[in-house]
Amino acid sequence: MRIATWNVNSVRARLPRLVPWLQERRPDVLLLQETKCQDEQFPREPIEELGYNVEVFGQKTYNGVAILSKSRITDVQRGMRDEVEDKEARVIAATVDDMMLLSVYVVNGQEVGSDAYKYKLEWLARLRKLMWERYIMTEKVVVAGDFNVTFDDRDVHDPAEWHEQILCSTPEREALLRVMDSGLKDAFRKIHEEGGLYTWWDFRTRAFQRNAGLRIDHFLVSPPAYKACTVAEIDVEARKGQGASDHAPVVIEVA
DNA sequence: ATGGTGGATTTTCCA
Repeated sequence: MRIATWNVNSVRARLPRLVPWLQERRPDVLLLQETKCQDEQFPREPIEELGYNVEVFGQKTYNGVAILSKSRITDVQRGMRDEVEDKEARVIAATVDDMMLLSVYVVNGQEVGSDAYKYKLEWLARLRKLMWERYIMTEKVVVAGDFNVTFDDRDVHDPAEWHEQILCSTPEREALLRVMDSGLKDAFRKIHEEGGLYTWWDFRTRAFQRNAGLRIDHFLVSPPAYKACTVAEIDVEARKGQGASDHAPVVIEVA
């Protein structure tokens, strides 16, 4: 099964890039983040016409996640559904075939030490708890999306520039590793040991032209899915040209 | 230290 994740930075704005990408790449599943629209505004029809089932969890203006799948989507869960009130649409979970899937859009955090940063660390702790309480790691579990955290300096184009900055700070990296202590592993790193492979390039500094990127979009997968993972790639082509998102899609193949 | 670009909604917030 081919599974992709893509922070599209508005599904409505990205539709002219998303539809041809789906036609060309034909993943079995696509997990979307930053759809940036309410559920009734989601452009379901052009995606359903390509043969995809669509499950969405959105809100006005910000955030928003979705699952597209050629196979039937069951057991859809929207939000963390824990004891904390959550006004933001950042996680949708479902089952497709023998796989438990989550599309997550982790809090950005703005700046180390800010209120948003504290919220980010708390949000990651809640995601960790969710993985321990609701998932069985002897099953195939795939948690993918925009984690807004690099694992280590291989994921950073200029480690000195980004040292202890947002997306790269030690507390964020430790919180990401704690999300995985139920047994999840970084599927991309199974296939690619080398650094210099990025999934996000800042619009503001025209970072893509300089390949000044970070790897912050990840596939965290349970041991059976990790073992079955044979391919992992970043579709840098999709980041090129007019009307691209600031993130590239990441695709894995799980036997 | 600042601002650069892009999207949604609205002259500002978020990334």
